[in-house]
Amino acid sequence: MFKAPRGTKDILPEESYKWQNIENIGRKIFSLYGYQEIRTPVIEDIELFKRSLGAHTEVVEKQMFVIPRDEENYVLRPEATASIVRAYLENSLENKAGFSKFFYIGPMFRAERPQKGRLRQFHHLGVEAIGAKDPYLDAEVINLATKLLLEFGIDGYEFKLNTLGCPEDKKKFAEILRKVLKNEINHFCPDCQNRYTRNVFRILDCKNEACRALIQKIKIDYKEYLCKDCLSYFQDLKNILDFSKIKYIITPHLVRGLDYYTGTVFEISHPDLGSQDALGAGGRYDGLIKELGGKEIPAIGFAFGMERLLLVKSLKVESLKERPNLNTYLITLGQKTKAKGFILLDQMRSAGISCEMDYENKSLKAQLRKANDLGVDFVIILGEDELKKDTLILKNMVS
RNA sequence: GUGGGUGUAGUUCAGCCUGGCAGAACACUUGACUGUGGCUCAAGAUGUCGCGGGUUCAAAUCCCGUCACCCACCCCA
Repeated sequence: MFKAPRGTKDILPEESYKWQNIENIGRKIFSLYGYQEIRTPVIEDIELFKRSLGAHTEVVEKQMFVIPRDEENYVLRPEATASIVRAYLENSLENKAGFSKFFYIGPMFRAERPQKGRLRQFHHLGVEAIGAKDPYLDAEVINLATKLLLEFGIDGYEFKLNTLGCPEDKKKFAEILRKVLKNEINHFCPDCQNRYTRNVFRILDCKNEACRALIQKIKIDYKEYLCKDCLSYFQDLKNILDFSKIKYIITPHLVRGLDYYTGTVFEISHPDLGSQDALGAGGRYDGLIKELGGKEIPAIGFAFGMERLLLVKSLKVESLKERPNLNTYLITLGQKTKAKGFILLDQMRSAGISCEMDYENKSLKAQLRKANDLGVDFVIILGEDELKKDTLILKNMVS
């Protein structure tokens, strides 16, 4: 027997109904906030992700699905932001549309070892706002993320907020971190010792208890690495969030694993998720458009993991039980009645009445049981007697 | 890439420790005055015990290998 490839899942009708509802809620809210849908290809040039995510990130080095073809290397997209920036530039949207707000829903691919909340094909639902840098825009994006959670019925999450500063600040921060950690690094776990040279920010994020304790001791003073503009920008954002009564937790140790993030970053985590506890995350990427060959254009975005939303117990989107039931089940008994029933079935449907009939030649009793399982309101019985008298029986299943 | 756990009916699982006829519940089929559902009762069908090898008179059970899934590390949404 064939099996779905490792880390992929079939979404069967019962669950599919839930997915549609999540997507519908998303579309409704995105539209309220003025975001328009963008659909980009699932395959992209491998270089796009090397340039945007960073050639030395885990995602690019180890998790890409590479498709060699026609002497070129395509990859299944591991995320959407790079594709959307590519589309923005390729279609000259900075000239045609200027500041643009996009939303997207679709599958992403990373060749990881599957576990709870982590698949090789997973689905993102997210937004990108390209062409403006204003703390109010950051606040809108954050507000949009929390609005979605509210609409999904998800509570009990944590909203973590931090700033990485502008690209120059990031560099400075990395230097400071290395300096502070230099004499201590031998006390950290082997992973962290690796991170020291590779991605020093991640040491702040280590789950190892010993490392955490050491990190707690390190006092990180924003003023040491953030420039004045970044500091006041972040302060403005916090003021706006406070004023709008949006709750957040300042998390100085929150760093992102992808190279393109700058400035405002955030992550939404939830205890229902297990080890992979990020429900969604995002932030500014003010240097990415230029990195991909455009002008210096600022941008911000975030994405939720659909599979992770579905892991939250408080999620209250309708499931199959609340689906609109089939209205009528048509029972026929014997081949002659079936012919007439088939015409009747079409007439019912043309009149907008959902209706089904039996194709398994079951007994009357079995057909009624089927009708009951389907939860129909009415059953039409068309048997030999009815056929002779040119009549039929309409049975109200509820009363 | 590294570690731990689990693979038995359509589904959820028991049985494994201590080897001896393959089990339960739910679901399914049929029947209970011939053509009337739900509730109840009765009867019935359903298996490569993940796969391969070994030990044994005898293996779902013990041993070795292998594959798959789940969880965790790493990394990320």
